Amino acid sequence: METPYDPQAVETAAQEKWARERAYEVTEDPGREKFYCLSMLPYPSGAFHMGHVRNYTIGDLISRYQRMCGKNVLQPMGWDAFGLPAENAAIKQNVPPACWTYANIEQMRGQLQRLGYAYDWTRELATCKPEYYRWEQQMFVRLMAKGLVYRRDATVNWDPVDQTVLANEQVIDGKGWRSGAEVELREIPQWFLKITAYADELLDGLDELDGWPDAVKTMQRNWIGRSEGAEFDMEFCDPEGEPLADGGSVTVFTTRPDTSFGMTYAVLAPEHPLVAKTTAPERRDEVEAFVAETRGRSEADRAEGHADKRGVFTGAYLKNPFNRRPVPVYIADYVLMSYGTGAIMAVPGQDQRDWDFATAHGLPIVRTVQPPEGFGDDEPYLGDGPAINSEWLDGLGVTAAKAKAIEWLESQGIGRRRINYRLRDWGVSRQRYWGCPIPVIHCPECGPVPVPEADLPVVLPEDVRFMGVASPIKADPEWRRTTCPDCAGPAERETDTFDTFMESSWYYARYCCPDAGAMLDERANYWLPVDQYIGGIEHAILHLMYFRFYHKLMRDAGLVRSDEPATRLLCQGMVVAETYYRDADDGARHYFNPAEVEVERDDQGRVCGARLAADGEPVVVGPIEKMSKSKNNGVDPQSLVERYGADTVRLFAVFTAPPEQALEWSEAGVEGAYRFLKRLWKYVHDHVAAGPVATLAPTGLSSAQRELRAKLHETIAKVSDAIGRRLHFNSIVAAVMELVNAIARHPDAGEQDRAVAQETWENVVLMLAPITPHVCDALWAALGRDEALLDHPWPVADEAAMRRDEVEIVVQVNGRLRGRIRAAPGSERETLEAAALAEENVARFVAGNQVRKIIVVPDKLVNIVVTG
RNA sequence: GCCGGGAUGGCGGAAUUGGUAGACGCGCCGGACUCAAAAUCCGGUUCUGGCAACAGAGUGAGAGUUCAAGUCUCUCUCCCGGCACCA
Repeated sequence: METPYDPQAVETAAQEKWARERAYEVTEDPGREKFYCLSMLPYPSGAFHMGHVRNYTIGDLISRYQRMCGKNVLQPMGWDAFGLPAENAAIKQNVPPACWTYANIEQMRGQLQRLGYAYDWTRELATCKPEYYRWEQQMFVRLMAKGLVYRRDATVNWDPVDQTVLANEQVIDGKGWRSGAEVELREIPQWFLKITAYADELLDGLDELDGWPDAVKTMQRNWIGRSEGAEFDMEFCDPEGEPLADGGSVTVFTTRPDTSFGMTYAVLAPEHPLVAKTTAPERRDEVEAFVAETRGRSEADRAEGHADKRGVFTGAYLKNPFNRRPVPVYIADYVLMSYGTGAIMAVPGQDQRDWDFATAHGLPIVRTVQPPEGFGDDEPYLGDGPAINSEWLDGLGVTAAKAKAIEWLESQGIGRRRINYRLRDWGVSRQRYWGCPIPVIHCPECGPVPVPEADLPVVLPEDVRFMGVASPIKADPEWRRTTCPDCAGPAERETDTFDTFMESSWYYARYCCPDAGAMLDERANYWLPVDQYIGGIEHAILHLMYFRFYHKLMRDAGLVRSDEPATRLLCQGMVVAETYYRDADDGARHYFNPAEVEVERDDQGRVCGARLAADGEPVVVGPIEKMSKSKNNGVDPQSLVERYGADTVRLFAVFTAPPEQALEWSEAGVEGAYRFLKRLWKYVHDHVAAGPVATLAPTGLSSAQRELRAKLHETIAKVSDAIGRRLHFNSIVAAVMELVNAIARHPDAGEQDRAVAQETWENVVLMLAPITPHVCDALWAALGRDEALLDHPWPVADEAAMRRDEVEIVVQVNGRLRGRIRAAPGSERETLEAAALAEENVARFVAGNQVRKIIVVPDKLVNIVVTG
């Protein structure tokens, strides 16, 4: 009587063994090829969810596979521990953010360990610990010294009732999340990292990242938004074009210098510093009113109704240097101070926005590129064509005209070639408490001064009480008070903290040397770059851009030698589930968890309704959506692990969908995975129970035995490719299931039958080991193998075993499948043609027709082309 | 609007280089076991016609290239994601 599959017992035993053997602790070994496999570190929210399971199972299976391939594999785990939710929880539950965070870490670590991930826990880090963030502070003061950090005013959300700055997530429909007060925009000084200094390198580096998804690279390219053009100066003048006594000039940026002769007006951003100076006295009231109104609106808000091009005339004029004519100067909110020079020349004939504005404000339109025949008069022409109305540019195409215009600007000394980026510098100041303190001291005499390296870290006090919403360190004069490192006079600490993206920008490097007495040491160069990074697509832009940027900062600080932090990136899809709800009479919608609902099907198996298990009454079947609290369609992995075991949950997460696609939750799917493991367990134990196994004699096998061996080795080839190259993990499982189905139908009685079965079961276990490591560990031992499964070499397909006595060849007539024949592999073309024509059904379709041509694909297919 | 990715049975998906469409799983149908249910096992399951052999249709729509198209080309529809007044 065999033991039934008991996942809890199997998994406990395996995990205890791994812990005892310290099976996942690694050190640098220059003699071995390394593999650094990294999953994005979680925020310790306390809620371990299916998205985590999916992410970490993918990372774990890649790690385990690479280890079986003989690599020295590093797979670490840690906690992105700073952040706003801890503060929100602190305010609600009156517990310090640090306590809440550490308690969550404890809980989530236990849940991760229960899933059996092969992490080297000795390298675990939490980003909220001073021994971690002190290096980030050191890097910041060094960047200050290098001129890569600066301070300027930036807009924040201000809650006038709570008297505090709110994060974007705390603003709901323009109102403060707690006070409900209308949020105001305020300008306060904040710190910036000059990511724009690396814009070109960040852009060009994408071309080398062959292992990154195109979607991510495209998003980053668009985000960097490099555009080439020119900037040039224009003099203020009077309405006749005569110079002004104290005129001055303004610089504009354009990507179309070739169209400059078509400039019919110019526009300054409302915040442009020259607006006040150059506005004509009689226009002042109107201009000031417009500026004031614009100031109260965010950039997003301004973009909202961009169809109506709002703006006013300033009464000033600028002289177009190309044709020496004056053009009126407007201010309009479609021109942004934060891009280019905050001033543009407007060429409505060749630009949609300028066209819209000119049309709305009755300004003239001059075309400078000849549109093709039939092009309407009611829109700007953006395409290529010969220049017109442009004096010495006439007749040139766009590219040539651009080059000539820039050459001319340079020869006149009034303009130059210029590249602009949409990418903005990275604002790293947050007016929150639970973050890394920005290591700066504000001295009334010396201004902002970096904290000397010897005084680092600036430690964030963890034992705090929240009085209202404001940051406890902002509220505490004692913490702020200090002396100026330069003049020794009284001074105050910066009370802003870093954006939490700062911590997640370098954690991957710290894992390599978690105890280093510097930010990093030489061990980082052994492990880096990361060979496989796995995480959600939602990080495609921000995190993955900052992470690349920071790596370059560390490289330029001499800490790492590579140019990019990660060579391969896999973005896994969301975990989604069906939603179920009822609408109450008052319109409120109440969602029910999938676990509380019973789905009804018609006799075809189609879902036709659902009822709440508790009351038997129907509920509405809603759309399939990302698992979330608000839709109550989340499933707790912990309860699944308790019911089915970690291997089942891991198998489900890998099998149900390819990694980059959405994974649809299904209880039945989990049961299917569980059923498979139970069958596997039973098959292997039945095989073992049948007694000793003879040595395999590959040359003396029956054709059925050879057939099964061929299937096995084909599966090994397929699975190796799917796991190592294509990352199609769901196909691995399908292929192994197919093999298991084949061997289950195979007799397990004769000596060589049992030898083939033994070989097959051992390889099934090896191939599934990365995905379901616990059950495989037990089955490996049951099969009589006493060496460690973890380090057993990944199986290699045996070419000789794959050779079959006979192959099935498909016969088509005019491309339509009409029959099948069997032949020895490598059969001659003539043999196959004859056999194909002799096949009964094929002959029916060929009869009475003339054979024109016969296509033969060796060992696969014969296509007979006939006419008649 | 621009950029990127998709669309295959009742459902999730497979088909790697243009060569048997629907592997594998779920669901459903039928059967075995059972007093019964659950679990388990066996068989069937793209649609249409046919007892069957088999035939016809079929990978969002339409055209094209090819002996052969889910796969390549063009046009279109819809869906998902990102960006969105960036001069």
